[in-house]
Amino acid sequence: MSAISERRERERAQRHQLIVTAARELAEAEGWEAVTTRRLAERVEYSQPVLYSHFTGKDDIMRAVAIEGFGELATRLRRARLTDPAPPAALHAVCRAYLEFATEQPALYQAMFMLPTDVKFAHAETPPPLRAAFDEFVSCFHPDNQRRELFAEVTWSALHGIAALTESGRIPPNGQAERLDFLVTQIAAPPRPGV
Amino acid sequence: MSAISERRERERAQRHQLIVTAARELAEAEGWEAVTTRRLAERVEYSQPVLYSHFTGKDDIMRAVAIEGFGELATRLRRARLTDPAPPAALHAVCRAYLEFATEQPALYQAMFMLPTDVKFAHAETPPPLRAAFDEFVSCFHPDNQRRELFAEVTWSALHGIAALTESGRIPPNGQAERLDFLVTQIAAPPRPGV
DNA sequence: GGCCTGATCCTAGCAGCGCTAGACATGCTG
DNA sequence: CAGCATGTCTAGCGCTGCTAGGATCAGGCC
Repeated sequence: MSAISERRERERAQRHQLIVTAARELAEAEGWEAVTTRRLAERVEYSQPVLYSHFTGKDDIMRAVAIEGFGELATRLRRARLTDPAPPAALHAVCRAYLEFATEQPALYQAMFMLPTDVKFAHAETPPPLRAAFDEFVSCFHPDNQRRELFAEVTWSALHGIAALTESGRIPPNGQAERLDFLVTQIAAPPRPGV
Repeated sequence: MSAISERRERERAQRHQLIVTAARELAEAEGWEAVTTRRLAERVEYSQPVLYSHFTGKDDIMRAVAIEGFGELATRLRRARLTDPAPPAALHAVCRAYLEFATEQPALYQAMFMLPTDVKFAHAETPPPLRAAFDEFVSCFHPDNQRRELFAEVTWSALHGIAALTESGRIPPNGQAERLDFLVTQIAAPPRPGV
């Protein structure tokens, strides 16, 4: 491997990242429907076919954006959990951080959790950052809780429901705090028969 | 209004419904990305522009499908609730019915709750069937519960999260019953501080 | 030093998309 | 029966994701 091909490989990696970043910024600014291969190519100052020498297609670019997001989400959730590590407070903090992430970067959130994807969830090929993000929810429950994976799954699902319905305008953005409080309180409540 | 124009209006209404039904069937069979105006026109045995004499565009057709779905969902939820009207059982039955609806007719569910839409939720212009469907969740909680609207909203959000993540392959389809049981148990639990 | 080879990039184009303008045929009305 | 209105179609616009083929340029070898 000569120095020349090393340089080329480095430049190639830079351009790869340039494309991902441009796609993400464009999506965040104008929505994913505005991210066309032509506009994206213009933005990175290359012709359209160059995109296809880095990615198999538009889906592949969106997948790269999503995977980048998984990493960022994992670190944000971890930071939130460690800020107040006692179980009930930790759960609340992680859930709030999740909703904030979804609200602040709606297009990124869409790529990760709403748009069709080939990324494997809960699978051997699951990207490690995604698994790490999920584990932050699991860690909010006592280690001797036999069903903590189930708890985490339902908690995540409920948060996703709130985030998705809010983002698409199906529930009003006001009152997120009340929904969050209610959800966390009920999820953390000791199960027993009641009304 | 002559008998002739009455007949024409009747035929027009039939064709309107024919288009909606064809769109729905095609979406259910091959997914919404396969529902193009050309294929839809071919299926109803008319040319493409005819669609635009009934609807303003593809979005409008999808909206018509969604509104049709809201009516069906409302009746299914109502039937489920009345089967076992005691609050905890009713909530469980309604939630199960919701998830079944989403699973059995994924494309319809997508049009209603996942794809971009102009339909107003929680608003003066909300279609009555949609409001009726939401009210079925509200009715699962005691009338003297001051926060039953909030309860219903979070319940619905959580169910939507489960349905959406399942449909897009982000959580495995196995274990829906456990998730449902856990969710309903926690939502119905009397709130109190705990872990 | 000069040619060859291989990688890199661009122009141009394909099939399909949502949507629409304008021509044409049909059938009711005065 | 003439004229009008309604309804329907063919053809086409500008856009999409994607790709084939040629031009250009740099590196390696004799």
